[in-house]
Amino acid sequence: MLWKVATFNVNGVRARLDRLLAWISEQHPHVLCLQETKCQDAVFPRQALEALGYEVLVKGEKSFNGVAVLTQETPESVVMETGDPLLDREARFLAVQVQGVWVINTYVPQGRSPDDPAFQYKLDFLNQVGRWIQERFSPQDLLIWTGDINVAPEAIDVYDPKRLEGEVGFHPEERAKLKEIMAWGLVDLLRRLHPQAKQFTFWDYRLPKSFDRNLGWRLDHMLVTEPMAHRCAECFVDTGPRGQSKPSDHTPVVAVFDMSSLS
Amino acid sequence: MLWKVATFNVNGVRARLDRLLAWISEQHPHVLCLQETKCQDAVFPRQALEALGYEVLVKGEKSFNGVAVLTQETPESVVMETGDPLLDREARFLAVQVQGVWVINTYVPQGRSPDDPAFQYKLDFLNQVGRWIQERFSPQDLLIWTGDINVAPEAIDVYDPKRLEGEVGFHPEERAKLKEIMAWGLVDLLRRLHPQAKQFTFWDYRLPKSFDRNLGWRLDHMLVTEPMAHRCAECFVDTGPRGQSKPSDHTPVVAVFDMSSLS
DNA sequence: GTTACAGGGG
DNA sequence: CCCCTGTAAC
Repeated sequence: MLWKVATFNVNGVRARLDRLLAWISEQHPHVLCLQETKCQDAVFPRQALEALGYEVLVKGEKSFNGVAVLTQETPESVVMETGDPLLDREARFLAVQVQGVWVINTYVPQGRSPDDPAFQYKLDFLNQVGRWIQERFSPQDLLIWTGDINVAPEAIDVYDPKRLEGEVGFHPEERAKLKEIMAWGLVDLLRRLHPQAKQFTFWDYRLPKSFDRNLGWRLDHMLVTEPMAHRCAECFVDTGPRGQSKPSDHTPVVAVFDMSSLS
Repeated sequence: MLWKVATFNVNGVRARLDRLLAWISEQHPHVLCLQETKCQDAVFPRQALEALGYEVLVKGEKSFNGVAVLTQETPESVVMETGDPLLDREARFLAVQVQGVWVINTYVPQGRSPDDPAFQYKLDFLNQVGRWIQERFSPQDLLIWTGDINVAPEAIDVYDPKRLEGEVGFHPEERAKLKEIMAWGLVDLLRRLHPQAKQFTFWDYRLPKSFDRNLGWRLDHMLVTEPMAHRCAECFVDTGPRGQSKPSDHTPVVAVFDMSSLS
């Protein structure tokens, strides 16, 4: 059975609903993780997504952040609150177990600037996501940590590594922290499958023509345990949505797993 | 020569530009009077309209009101300021002489409520428009007073005259004032041509499904001298724009004149 | 640039 | 309901 999981930072789910629905109708992921829904649960466009055959799990707040997980199959488990005050402080973390696989959807704090308290919050948040995973799972479990991780792991993952070195999203402390967490047993799926590909997932609105000039960052990831990596049939960035009118500044990452294959 | 004049309260020319351009491309009026452009002259989308072959005359202010006149032919005369402080106080009055015809474009104050000072301002504004016309022209001149006049002249011009009697836009003082001004020699062109037609030009956003249920008002007019009325080939409300997505709350009124016919 | 919000206005 | 003006955040 081929099983498709995707992540998409929509930058406002209400403002982007028509393009989100169109994209879902193209790709029909079994599981779709959304970030930056930017609305309270009461005004989340739940119905429109349910009409496409999804169960809709939302964790929103007013104006900022907000994550959601859409699943074609009913999850076996749902984690709305981790119990960790840092992870639960804003609407940035939502985990489900579906079809036997744990899917952890995060919207990692952007960090503002390396000298801002928000940067330490980002490092702490990453650290606590790592701890949360490592305390509950083993690297042999079927697990995907996905979402807007807001860290470009390597020089190849930003449009100008020399110029951007040290900026939020490409700061050595973030990269080290991410690497440290992944050393436990998480594979950067896109990079594993496409070792040399410049595949960005984010292009800043504020940089003129950033998408046309491909001045992007790879900030959205599929970080998976080896058993999931072995089952992966493909992993790709779909740049389609970013090229359309009034796009999100991010574009989706999609992974397809063959869940009938041997581990 | 058939000569088409139109009026359209666009409710924000920048927010409505694509639909405005589409409508112009359908109707190609020789003269188009706009109201509620809601922007300063520096940010008025002049180029897009010039690209359609129009000379663009704007009188805007920040955020509110704002009138413009687009002409295919260069006007012989332009009146940007009347010299009357009441008429010039906000961006509500713009007059041009084009193809020998005087076209006076007004966005008459809405009036807020009959007990609000804005209501007296509305009555005074109407009065001064009348005075301005009568001091400069004779009923034998070629003249059109058009725009969002914000008065429904008769019971047939509102969706529920009993319920709306006395409300702004259908208050006896406004109707009397408009009638008094028109008695000088102005013809309500749409009513002259279609004596029984319920032809609304405005449907309130705030009233649920007002357009679908046709709960409208006729507030936008073509008030013309007899020589122009004699030359009129047709006059109609184009409800098309109001039915499209993200419409203005008003829809255009169009008049076609045969300027080669005898008076 | 683009979203969200609040407040004024119709 | 929809526009505009601001502000804040990314």
